[in-house]
Amino acid sequence: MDTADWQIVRSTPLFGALSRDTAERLVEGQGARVCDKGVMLFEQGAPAEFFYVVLAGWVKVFRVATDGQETVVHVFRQGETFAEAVIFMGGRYPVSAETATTCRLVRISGKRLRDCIRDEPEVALSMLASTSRHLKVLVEQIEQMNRMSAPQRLADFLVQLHPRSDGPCTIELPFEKSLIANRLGMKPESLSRALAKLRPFGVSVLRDAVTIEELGRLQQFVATEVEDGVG
Amino acid sequence: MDTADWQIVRSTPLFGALSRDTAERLVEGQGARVCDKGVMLFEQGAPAEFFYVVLAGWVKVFRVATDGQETVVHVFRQGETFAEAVIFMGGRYPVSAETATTCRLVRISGKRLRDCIRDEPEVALSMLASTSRHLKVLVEQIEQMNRMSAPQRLADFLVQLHPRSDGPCTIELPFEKSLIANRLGMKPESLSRALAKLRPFGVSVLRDAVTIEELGRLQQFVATEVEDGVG
DNA sequence: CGCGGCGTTGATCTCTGTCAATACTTGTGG
DNA sequence: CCACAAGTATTGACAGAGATCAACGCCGCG
Repeated sequence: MDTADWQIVRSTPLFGALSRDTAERLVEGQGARVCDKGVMLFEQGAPAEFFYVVLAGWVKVFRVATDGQETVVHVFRQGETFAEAVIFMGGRYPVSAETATTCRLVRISGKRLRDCIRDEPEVALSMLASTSRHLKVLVEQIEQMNRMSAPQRLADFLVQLHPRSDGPCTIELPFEKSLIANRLGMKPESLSRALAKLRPFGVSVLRDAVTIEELGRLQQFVATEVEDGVG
Repeated sequence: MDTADWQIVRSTPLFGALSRDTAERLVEGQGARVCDKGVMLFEQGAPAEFFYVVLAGWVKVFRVATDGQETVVHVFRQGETFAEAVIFMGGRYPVSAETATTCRLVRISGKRLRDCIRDEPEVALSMLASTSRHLKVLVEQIEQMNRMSAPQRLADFLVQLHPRSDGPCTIELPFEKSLIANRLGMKPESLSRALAKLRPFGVSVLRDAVTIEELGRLQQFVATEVEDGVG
């Protein structure tokens, strides 16, 4: 784990608020691992032993129904931790996790986390902050699925991908469209059509490159009530 | 707060694992409050000062969009705590909470909770367990909304309401149908129709009383793949 | 060159939301 | 005790969004 990696770790809500010593103790001896795309990190129902920090790449976290149908709950990116809360639940992962792209990850054992908390209660506070954030994300996701149409959810997703808030930009889609579709609660066919519906709002697509003429216009579309049609 | 109340408090994941002393210290001096139906406990965006334990009744927790549209995230019941994780987030409630029925509640200040954690780190572990549980509930909710049809979600809701797992039963709907509808991510009209579609599966409704001929049959319907029609 | 995975497009169907009209409940005041 | 009003639930007709099924195009790879 080099300096850049370490900086990413320190940028997470979990590690950011900890003292340097404590943070170092948590990741001590855990080298960064590089995973190919499509590697299962853990499976729903398996004993929850580890949690993860994403240094690079994207990790999809999803639930599998009895009939095999997958529901993507979230796709984690650089600077995010995941599965850390699970360590304190029932001992089993309630979701599965798989790398959606080639990834650079740090894996930390739950035992070490628990030990750390016992020795330094401040760690628990960081954990709580981090977990609360995840809660909020999920709540927002539920709201989004209820209120917004497929094109709106897609537009929101695109806007979120880009740090800047207005002007034109070109975005490289970070992972497969079918995964984006699932993450947004729709089928791949609907994603295609949603992209088409965004064309009038200055969005054009070529392969994985999405060009947005004016981010502000897209944001406005996201905020649009259902009142007026999409065209 | 009488003995029965205290037992309910101790039945929550948050208080259950704590020592008697610590648990008592947390709720010390906080009498049970009785609220009418329709009382706002806190509003989205307000500074997060308190969290709650439900001793009796039901509390709806929801998000309000800029256009006023409400999305019910969860409806909490006896023996559940809510908003405890929020205390550690950004200082503001990300959701609103309102009593859905007449309620008996305990309100506990975040400051006291933080003090307790500082003095007794074990509290943090209970908090994490409790928060993780909430996370899991939300994840399951997202999955449910993606995978299941309106009638299936309703059937699942009914089954969850009843402790027993099979045989016949009659359930009193715990709160308004319009709230159930929102909680299940549908409109009241759809709820009516969903109830009608469950009739062939041995479900009949009179006022607020839902009679189920055979719980097992309903559960089976919930698990049913989309393959065969609803009839 | 042909194969396989992924994405797009088109036709169709189903479910749910919307709008509107009608019951049913409850509470109020005469 | 009844009449009326307000809130809540049901029902019907209709429209639109998204799912499904199927066909095709695109691209990378052996």
